[in-house]
Amino acid sequence: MAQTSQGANMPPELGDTLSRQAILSTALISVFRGKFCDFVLVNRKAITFGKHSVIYDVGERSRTFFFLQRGFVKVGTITADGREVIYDVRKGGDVIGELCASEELRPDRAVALEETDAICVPFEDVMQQILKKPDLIAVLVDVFCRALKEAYAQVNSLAIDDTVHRLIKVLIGLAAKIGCRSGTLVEIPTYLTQEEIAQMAAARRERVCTALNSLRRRGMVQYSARGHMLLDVGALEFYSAEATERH
Amino acid sequence: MAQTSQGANMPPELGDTLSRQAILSTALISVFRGKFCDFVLVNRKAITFGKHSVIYDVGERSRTFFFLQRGFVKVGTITADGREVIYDVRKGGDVIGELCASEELRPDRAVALEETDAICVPFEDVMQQILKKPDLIAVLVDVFCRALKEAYAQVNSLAIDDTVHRLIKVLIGLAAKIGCRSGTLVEIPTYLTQEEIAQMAAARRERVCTALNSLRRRGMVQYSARGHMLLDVGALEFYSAEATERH
DNA sequence: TGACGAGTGTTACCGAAGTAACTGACCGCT
DNA sequence: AGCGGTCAGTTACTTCGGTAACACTCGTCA
Repeated sequence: MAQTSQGANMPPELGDTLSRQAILSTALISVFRGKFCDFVLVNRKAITFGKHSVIYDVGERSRTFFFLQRGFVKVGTITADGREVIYDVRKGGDVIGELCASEELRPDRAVALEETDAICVPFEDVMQQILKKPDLIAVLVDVFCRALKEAYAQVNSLAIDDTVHRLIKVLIGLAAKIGCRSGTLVEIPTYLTQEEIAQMAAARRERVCTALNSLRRRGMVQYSARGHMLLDVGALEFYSAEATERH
Repeated sequence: MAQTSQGANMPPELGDTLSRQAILSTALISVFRGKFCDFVLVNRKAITFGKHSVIYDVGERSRTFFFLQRGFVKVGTITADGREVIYDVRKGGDVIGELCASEELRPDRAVALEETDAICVPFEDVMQQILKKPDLIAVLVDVFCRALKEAYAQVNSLAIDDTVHRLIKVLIGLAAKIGCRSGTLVEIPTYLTQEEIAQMAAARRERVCTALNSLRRRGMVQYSARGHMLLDVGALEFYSAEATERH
């Protein structure tokens, strides 16, 4: 049992928790969009970044935020030995580049996963707008606070989960952040290579490949006609929680 | 060579990088202390927390920041399966509890490593003070931004380093954050069990024990009369960088 | 004083995951 | 049609690190 692709046979609280998170996050984004669009973003022109183009890179000095209008972006870094690590995936309505607030050199980089429109705003301008409209502070603090909470969740996962569970958390996170409903399933509306998924789960591509296929056999992961992933989030959450209880 | 406890035989840029970071961090803390002390903290009384007492815990609803006046605190969490993970160690002059800014339930917890004085300020009060004195925004943003940057550094380390290198990064981080100079070495002015160090490095205590002793044999780690660790930060940084270049 | 608890130090064993080295599918190009 | 590039899928080998089970050193407190 619990191997079907229906989300119906999992503890209801779990599904609730995640959907609430997703709804909150969406709510935040619209507040953000409304508020920042009206004040910071008026009269600024969006730049279009082609698929795979680097929006900003490790070591750059430009202190600018990018307000994504459309598209999907991976945020991560390249380590000293040339390996790529992905922290997060963001979409239209989110901000990227916020780490420039206290660094002179960017420690991170962002790459467009699809064609993406972004409005580029110098950090000083963001701060000035906030001084004029101080209720924007809450929004900015919230952006940082959420990112921090999620980064700590990643640390937890890396510290205690095995590859399969890390992968499942990555998939659940993708569903919550950029997924869109497609019947009873959630579709990830951009194509991610196994290599990229492996960089999010901090594992070898080969392991991710094997794990992904094992989840496919259980019906928790499928591929749409366009080659996008379709996730049974309920089943994934159930699997994730269930196996945490083994000891 | 490079096995001695002198920091003199390592590339100078490395030492510079870290010292600059540490100085910046100290500078920030004093700004922070100055500014927040004057406005947010006037007329509030510090609470004293005894060694090992829990300042706040996972799941609590109180939305309060704690401004540490004196002492040392570990910030981390307890995972679903009861294991402890430590994100950070902070000291007098730092804030803790900042994650309550966008969560109704605390995802983290803080425990005093030594007797610690902290001023407890409701999040709303913090925000109100900031509305009155908007140049405090920069300080708050900086607090979050640094925490976020460090959390991502931990993700990197977990994703690419082996146990020994993670341990070394933990030690270097401790030296920068709470260390005080003791001759050519840096002393960690509180006692940390191997178990706690293991929770910071996301490794088993046994591994940390072995690794620590191997570093001791090379003179990079010693113990003071009071049982506190003494670190040769230069040598640790050299070791860390050197072995990253192996391929 | 001796018994207990907390913490350190060490080792043999085993499993999870990284490494390397493939094959094969599916493009787009010329 | 043939070629090269990118990505998915699989497997044998090896290594790193978790597990378990110890011995040893303190300090304290009954």
